[in-house]
Amino acid sequence: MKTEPIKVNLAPTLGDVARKAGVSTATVSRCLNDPDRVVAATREKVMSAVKELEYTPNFAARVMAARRTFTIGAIIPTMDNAIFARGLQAFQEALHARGYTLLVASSAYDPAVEEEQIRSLVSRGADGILLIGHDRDAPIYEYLDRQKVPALAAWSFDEAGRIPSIGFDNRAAMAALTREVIGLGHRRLAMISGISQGNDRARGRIDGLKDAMRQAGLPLDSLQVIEASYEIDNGAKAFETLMASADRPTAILCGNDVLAVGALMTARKMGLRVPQDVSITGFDDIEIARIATPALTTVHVPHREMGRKAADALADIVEGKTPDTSTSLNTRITWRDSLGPCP
Amino acid sequence: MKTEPIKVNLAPTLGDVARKAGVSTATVSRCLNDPDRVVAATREKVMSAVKELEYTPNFAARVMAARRTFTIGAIIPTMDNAIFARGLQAFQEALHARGYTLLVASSAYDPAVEEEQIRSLVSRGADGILLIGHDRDAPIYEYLDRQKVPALAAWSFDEAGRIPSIGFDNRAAMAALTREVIGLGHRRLAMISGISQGNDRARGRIDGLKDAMRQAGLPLDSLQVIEASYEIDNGAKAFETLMASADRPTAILCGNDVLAVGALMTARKMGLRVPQDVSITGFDDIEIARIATPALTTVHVPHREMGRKAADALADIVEGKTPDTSTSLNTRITWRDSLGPCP
DNA sequence: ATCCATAATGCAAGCGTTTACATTTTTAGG
DNA sequence: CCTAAAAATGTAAACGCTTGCATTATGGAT
Repeated sequence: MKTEPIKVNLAPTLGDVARKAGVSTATVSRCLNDPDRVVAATREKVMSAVKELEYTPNFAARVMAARRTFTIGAIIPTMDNAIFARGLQAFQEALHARGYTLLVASSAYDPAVEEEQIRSLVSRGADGILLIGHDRDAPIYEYLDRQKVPALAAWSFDEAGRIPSIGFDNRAAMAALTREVIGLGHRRLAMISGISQGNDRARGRIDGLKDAMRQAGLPLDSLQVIEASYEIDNGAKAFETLMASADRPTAILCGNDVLAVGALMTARKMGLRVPQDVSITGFDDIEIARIATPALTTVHVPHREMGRKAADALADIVEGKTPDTSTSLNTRITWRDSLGPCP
Repeated sequence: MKTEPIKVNLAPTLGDVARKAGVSTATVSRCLNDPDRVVAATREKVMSAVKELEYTPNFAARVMAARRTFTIGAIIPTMDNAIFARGLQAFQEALHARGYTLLVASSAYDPAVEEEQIRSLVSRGADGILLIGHDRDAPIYEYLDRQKVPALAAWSFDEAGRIPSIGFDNRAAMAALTREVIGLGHRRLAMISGISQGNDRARGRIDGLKDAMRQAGLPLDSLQVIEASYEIDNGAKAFETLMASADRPTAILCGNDVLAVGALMTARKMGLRVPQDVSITGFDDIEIARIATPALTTVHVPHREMGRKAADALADIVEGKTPDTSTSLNTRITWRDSLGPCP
């Protein structure tokens, strides 16, 4: 007589459920994954066994057998910036609605870390990966290709990119804002940009500014662009530097709202009135833009919509539903109080 | 003669590496997981095979065999609130340093969703789970117990809780702030609180306010507490309501900074000077507190530190290193400009 | 040289699912 | 009722890795 080994204290398995319900493991599996394939009476027996044992399927085992994880990975620079937090929140909600789970990692704007995270996500069997922007070394894309893991770039739109993208045209958006600034009579512009190295979005915004200036016939050689990582205090410092220069700019365009708020706060501290003495603009239109005093004129980016659409697009790609096409979202200028006519 | 089945286009496996390096799969596995157990010459052969094939271990298979995932799950109400985003960022960094990956889910403050997420994380084999606060039904804790998945509660400190926690005493912190407010001569207080239902932190803050009032001999019956979910506009609306009441409060304590900022903005819109006409305080000390005008007097909570410590504590528990003990962090009042003497 | 302790490696049994394929049961047409 | 087709269920082979145990190689000590 064979004796069953005594199991103690271990999570119940498919086999346990099967035994309790008096069916085979295959039937239990089908009950869980494709209930229609099993007759109602059996299904009920099985389901009550599941309930009774409080059975939870073992995810790893399921992945191994089914070779699908229903997991999507996302690697963002940092959750600290509201734009990513917000977009990601929408991304995860939309993903959840489609039955996927989100695996998040952050790279701290470091390409090496990002690469490591990508490998980790692949090894965890992510069905697809969301990346921010297009700026990364070719071998990474080749790796993704070989591993057959589809990726989508967000927060940036580039039809010529290695992977499909969903986002907006940073360059055009900044150019549009700059044209407004110039239209208000400003001639001496300056920019406080994010670090452009390895960041196509930051670069696009700088280029957009230059495009508009060129188009308006303004000289670029005296244009000051200070690059600083996205922190309020860096925006503050950059603003001071700019204001200390020989011929002060009358309008300062910032690479994002965080930098702009830093500039705004310093302006007040220096006794400069915004926009009477200097105009300051932001980019992103996150909450702090309307909180700041004066409220920030900025470029509105539909973060939530982007997150949502990114989720659908990536899920579609994973499920083989769409040709990998890029989509571009519209931005618009949110007019508030920090931009005024040239003094 | 046996012919090997032809593999095409599939990710390389341990076996492939083993064959290429001319060793057994066991050796390859050891090379990867415990390099010291294999002699240098062999290790090099193996490693170069790994490199050449661009081998990435299959995570699911590893989990199945090793019965450890090195994954920690976290379920937060929302990433939209900076306090969670920030704490989580620190949490994930610290986790990464210890070799764990973070799996995030958000519950949108909905207990049912949270429960579902917990089950999902367990099924994915999370080695441990980070939860926010203590407020949830007993069966969930029992489930976690049975599944032997350790959990840690953050953002809230309660030694009597079902699971160990790391956080701060919301009640005491709010009481301390309230005492300061009362010390400035305010007698008619009001509170704009988060939704207290299912949220021990929000409740703690309300209780703290009451504690301090009672202690100062102020009557509680006329105290107005408006509950609203954590959004700027809700803070704004609640403020209006409060100001429309018969005897206006002179100080409004808010359940968090977001609500407070909403109040602040409305105050300005209504032509009320803060703090000359009304005082307003926040809680959390997130970035918007210093951005707002006037800058917000608020309770500073060490979010990053909490995230970091939570990671270490949870990893320790998972690795069986510590008795599951709760730890309490200190908060302090950050004095800025929105709180002044009673008019 | 020989022997033995020890280090290095190999063998093979799982881990808990899914899913072709085989088998049994049900259903419906005659 | 019988029979064939269809539906339901069962059987067992993967999936790719780790790890206890067995086997082989290494290097002193004698």
